[in-house]
Amino acid sequence: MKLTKAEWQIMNALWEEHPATAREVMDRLPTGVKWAYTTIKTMLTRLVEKKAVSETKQGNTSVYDPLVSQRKARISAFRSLLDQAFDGAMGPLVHFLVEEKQLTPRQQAELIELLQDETEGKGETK
Amino acid sequence: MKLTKAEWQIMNALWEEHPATAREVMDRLPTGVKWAYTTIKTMLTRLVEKKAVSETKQGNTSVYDPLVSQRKARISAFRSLLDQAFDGAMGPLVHFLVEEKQLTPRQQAELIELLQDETEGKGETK
DNA sequence: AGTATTTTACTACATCTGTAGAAGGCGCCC
DNA sequence: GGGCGCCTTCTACAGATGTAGTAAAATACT
Repeated sequence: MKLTKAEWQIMNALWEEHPATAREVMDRLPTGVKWAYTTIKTMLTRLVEKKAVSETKQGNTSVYDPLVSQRKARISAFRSLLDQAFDGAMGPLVHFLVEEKQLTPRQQAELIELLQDETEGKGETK
Repeated sequence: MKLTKAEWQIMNALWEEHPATAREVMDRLPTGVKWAYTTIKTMLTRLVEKKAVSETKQGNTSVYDPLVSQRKARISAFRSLLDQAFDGAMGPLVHFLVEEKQLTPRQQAELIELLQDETEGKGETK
């Protein structure tokens, strides 16, 4: 389930709260994204065709729901990046993350904390 | 510098060893990718237009060199993924990595260690 | 009811992507 | 000096993407 950049915007708005109408989606787009109402409709229609969201009529108006979970979409996007840009392996990515400290010290600290929290309880290290 | 999937294939081959001719690139594509020679040429031409690679004539034949480093390309791709799919923040990504067990415990430990090393040296030149 | 507003279904259209075929030029072989 | 194989430049073309405009139908407002 490959989503394009624009589709991610829409999906992000949908995941945030759903079901939602086209107008609601529109209102929840990141400030800065200024699409015509019909553009949103077009996107939603295409997403429906792709089976990424469902459309249900509520009287005359359509309400949409994600059919693809954010989790699945993330996994898919992540895998693509890995395959395309990091030889399909975690190793190079981890290396990259650290080497290219794209992270502020603050982010690094946060990351460490998160990792430690997550690892905790995750059970016996082999 | 946004690269498409197909372009990544070409660039990966080029980064592997360069300068290289179109035919060399072709030979170094992942087994399974079976493009016509002219397809590769077209890609390379487009990459030249995009200023992602340079083209130099060697007699009648063109030899290509990356103008964009793999590092830069990776940073860009990584940032895009982050922005699109992870709210632009490392937090959600790390959470995802751990949750989805995309990281082996070993890699988690590694990441923590590397991050700690980085953080320690941050104020002082180590 | 008559008007204003919203929503929908269609259509449009320029770019970008993936994939390549055609035709012409150059060096080498016999 | 005609062919063979390789390289080049041009052109093509369908499908995906980004971004909307129009017109007509449904709903709401006064």
